[in-house]
Order: sequence, then C-alpha cells, then structure tokens
Amino acid sequence: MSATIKDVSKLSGLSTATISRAFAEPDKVREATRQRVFEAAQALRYQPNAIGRAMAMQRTETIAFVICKEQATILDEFYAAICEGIMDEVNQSDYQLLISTAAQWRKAEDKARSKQVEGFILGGHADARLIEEISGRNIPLVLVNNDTDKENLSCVVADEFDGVRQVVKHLYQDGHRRIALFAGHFSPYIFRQRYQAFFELQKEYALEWKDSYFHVSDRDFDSATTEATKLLSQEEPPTAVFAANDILAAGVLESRPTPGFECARGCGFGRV
Amino acid sequence: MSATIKDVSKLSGLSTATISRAFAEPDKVREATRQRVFEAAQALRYQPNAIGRAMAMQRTETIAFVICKEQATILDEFYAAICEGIMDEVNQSDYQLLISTAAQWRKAEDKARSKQVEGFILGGHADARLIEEISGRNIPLVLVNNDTDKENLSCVVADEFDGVRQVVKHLYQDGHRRIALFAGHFSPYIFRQRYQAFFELQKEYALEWKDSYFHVSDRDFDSATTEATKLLSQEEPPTAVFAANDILAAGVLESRPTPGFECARGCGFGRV
DNA sequence: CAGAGAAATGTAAGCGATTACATTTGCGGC
DNA sequence: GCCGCAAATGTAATCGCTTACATTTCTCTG
Repeated sequence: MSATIKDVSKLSGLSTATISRAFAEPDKVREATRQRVFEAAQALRYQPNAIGRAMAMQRTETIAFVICKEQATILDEFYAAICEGIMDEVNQSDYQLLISTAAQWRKAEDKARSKQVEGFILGGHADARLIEEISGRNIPLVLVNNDTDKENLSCVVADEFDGVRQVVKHLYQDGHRRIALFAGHFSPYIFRQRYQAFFELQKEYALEWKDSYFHVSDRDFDSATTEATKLLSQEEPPTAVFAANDILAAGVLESRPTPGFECARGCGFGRV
Repeated sequence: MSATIKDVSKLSGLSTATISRAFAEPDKVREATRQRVFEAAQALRYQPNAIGRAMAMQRTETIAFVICKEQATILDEFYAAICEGIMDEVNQSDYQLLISTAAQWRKAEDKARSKQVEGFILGGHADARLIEEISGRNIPLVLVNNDTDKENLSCVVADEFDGVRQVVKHLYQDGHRRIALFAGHFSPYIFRQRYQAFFELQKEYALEWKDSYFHVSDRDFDSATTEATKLLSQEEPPTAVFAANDILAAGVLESRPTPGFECARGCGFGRV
C-alpha cells in the first residue's frame, strides 16, 4: 500500500510529529528539515491520509448538498444552477462537496448521524425528519428554496413577489391588460406567495380579469399546448399569458398564438 | 459531543467489539444482546462514526465524479445527465458521491493521493497528469466522453458514427440531398470521428456537396444565425443542415429558413 | 451430567494522522 | 565557554472503529 507518515519518518530519520508539522504548519519547521521531509515524501509519493487526518482533527471538511424533490435530480436546471453556485464556493476552500438525492434522505440522515458531513444544504422540500435530525445535532444547515415557513432556520428563497411584479410590469408596459395565469402545481406555500402577488398586482395595474383566464396545469408541454389553445380561442381572449415555468411557457407558445401575443415566465420572455 | 462506541459499551455493559458487530454483522450477535445494544444506542442517539470506520476498514466508500471541461460545471446538461446516472447507481449502494470540477483538478489529484476516494470518474478531457496520478496508484478509474484515444483505460464514449448515421439517414429519408454541415470546435479526436462519419455517409447516400456547405462555427447562437443566413442565401442552398449541437441548431433555425427546411443535430430534430 | 465443539463475547492491537507536553538544539550575550 | 531562553524536534496519547485471537457461554450427545 502507499506510504504513511511513519514511512516518511523512518526514511527521513525525523519523528512523525515533524513530518506532520512540515505539511500542516511548514513555518514551524526549520528550512533544512522541511527539505528532508519533502525529499523523503517525494521519494515515497507520500501525501497525508485524509481519513487519518479527519480522525485526529475531528473534522471532515465535507459538506453535503441534498436535492429534496420527488424524483428530482441534478438534471433539474434549477438545482443544477444552485449546485454550481455551491461548487464554486466550496472550491474556494479546502472543503469538498457530497451530493445526493431526496430519494436517499435516509442516507443523508445517516451521514448526519455518523458525523461524516460538517454541514448540509438541502434544496427543495426537505423531509421534516431530516431537518430535525440535522438541526437536532447542531450541524450547520441551510435550506434552499424550501417551500414552508421555517422558524429559526437559515433559508434562501426566491423573491416570488418581486418576480411576479417584474413579469406583470413587463406585460403591462407592453400594453397588455388581459393577462391570463397559467399556474403550476406548487406547494401551498409557493402557490400562495406567487399567486397572491399576481392578484394583488392585477388590482394595482387595474387589469381586466375573467375566471376563465386562470388555469392550473400539469408540468407538461402537450397539455399546456392544448389548454392554451382553448384559452386563446375564447371570446375576449387574453393578449398575454403569465406561465408558471418554462415548460408551460413553451407549451403556450407552441399553441400558435396570434402575433403580438406575449408569454412571460419568471425571468425570461417570449413573444410572437 | 455525540456518543461513541465506548459510551454504548459502557451503558450496555457489553464490549465495544459486540457493539461493533451488532451494527455491522447483526447475525453474529445473539438476539437478546442485539436488543441491549440497540436500546443503549438509541438512548445515546448513537450511530457508528463513518470516519472511525473508514480508518479501521481502510475504505471510504466514496467515489468522485470530476467534470473536466474548461469552465464547465454541472450546468452543462451533458454532464448533468451523466452525473444523474452516476448518482442513481451510487445510491443503490452504500457509497457516496463527491463532485468537483476540472478547475480543481489539483484537488482531485490530492484526493487520489490522500486515498480519500476509492474510485474516479472523469468526464471530458481529463488532464493527463490527473489520469497518471490516479491510474498510477491503481485507483479504479473510468473516463467518460474523453476525447483522446486512451490505451488500457476504461472509457465510455458516444457512438459518434451511429449518431451521425441516424441524423443523415433521417434527413435523407425526408428527401434531402443537399445537406450542409455546421461543425463545432471539437477536439481533433471527436472532430475526426464525427466528420469522417459524415463524409462517409455523404458518399454512401450519394448526397450533393459543395464546399460552401461546410462551416465551422463557434458555439454561439448569434454567429450561427448570421452564418446560417449566409449559407442559405447562396445559389442552390442546402435544404437541410446538420448542426453539431443544440446551440448551433437553434441559431440555424432562428435564421428563418424557408418552409420545408430541416435542421438536425445528434439526437433531436427541428423543422420549419 | 460431563465434555466437546460451536457460538457468543471480550481483549487489545492496530488504522494514520495530530498535538499536548517533554526534551533537545541553537543562538546571543556575558 | 557558559547560561538562559526561544525555537525545533521528539514522545506518546488520542481520535472511533474493526477484527484476529483468546476466552467464556451454550448446546447437545453419550
């Protein structure tokens, strides 16, 4: 097997303490000694064993990112973007990143218990037991895009209200007054946040409204297309649609609306 | 701090060996004893410490996935998909997944040296030194989508030839005989693989060809659009374009080709 | 019920580092 | 050349677990 600190100690004739210091606190070791250490280390292709180190220091320098969404994976662009941000930050330090999926929340729990992970980032709707287990052990924890109100926990969430405002304002400024709402199936928390905003803004901008302008759709391109066709063929159809997500937006645009029609979603817009 | 095996040992009046066995090899411990162990463990919220275990067993049950592409992150759908596959598989076992980025290949190297990781999956064009470090230490290694010929290493790569065949066949069957090639900047290896296939198939299907049908484009929507406009306004323009990737394909379609025109890329098609 | 063999449990030595604390070395001033 | 203090190095305990080997406890047979 590969070399250990003892091998280096033997080869260099120095104690393991010195070897350890040469690597971890170089300036606590005389120049000449450091040389000897590194020579021996090089010869043996030695590098301090991270597990031994973790054992002695009682820290793993590892954090975990858990995507807590039914069937969601890193393929979900939303979480991929978050993951990227985390990686960026983690890479600045000596820490490393573990990722896993909600399906495996039991494993995440195990990791919390087994102290393998120094901190958790949970994306999405995290299981309450998981949260309990982690925070109950005083392991640092951040929730991202969690869809419930959590007291005493650090959460990073989207500013739903402002997002909706941007959308509505954009459409309003383009002259639209009849704006339909193509909602998605969100958790009650997000749902409330987002659509409450829409209806408030609807009043604020004095938009025209009929109940037929509202539709809750599955996250499904084809059905969005069908529904949008229906929506747009009614009398006094909306001149614009606010879609809950990209898939719905694409479906709406696919329904071949008339020119001038506009479809907006959270952070980007498409028009015909 | 949290409970250790010794605490459980003390509380239950059993030796640490028994505690350890109760967790790792339950059937080597009598039913009644197991009960005592688990009761004590529960009371102390004990779970075997993964680091201690790794230290004793000399295995970390961790593998790493490194995305080795300039500036690439998990946001790259291609690697996200690979990552998902890996996660799926990893989750079946007790292993865990570390991810990092090419930018950090030095860190990956360190992990290899420090025996923190039992196996590596390198996606993309992995740095030769990294490969050397890993395989030189006999750490299991798989390359994914590596763009060079590697002897004696496990690689998983796309079947470029068949991919190209599918594209060309599709366009051919739709009646196209003048097919342009919108190439991307690939590594020489992929470039050769892919475009050699195209030109072979061009012969096989007896397609019409002019050098002006060939264009090497940057991975850039706007320039693709511009170039496509040029391409399509020539005399005897191609009736279809084979684009190297989604971005180029989208750019080509954006250039507002005439109806009937078709644009295909590796695994999906769009037509006007 | 004794005794043998199997099954269960215990003892203690690692695994590879770090780090108090002890010891040695080096250096400057007299 | 010697003393004293600071800097460098060494000694050995420790982190939490596993596991070979030793010992004890069962179980079953004659």
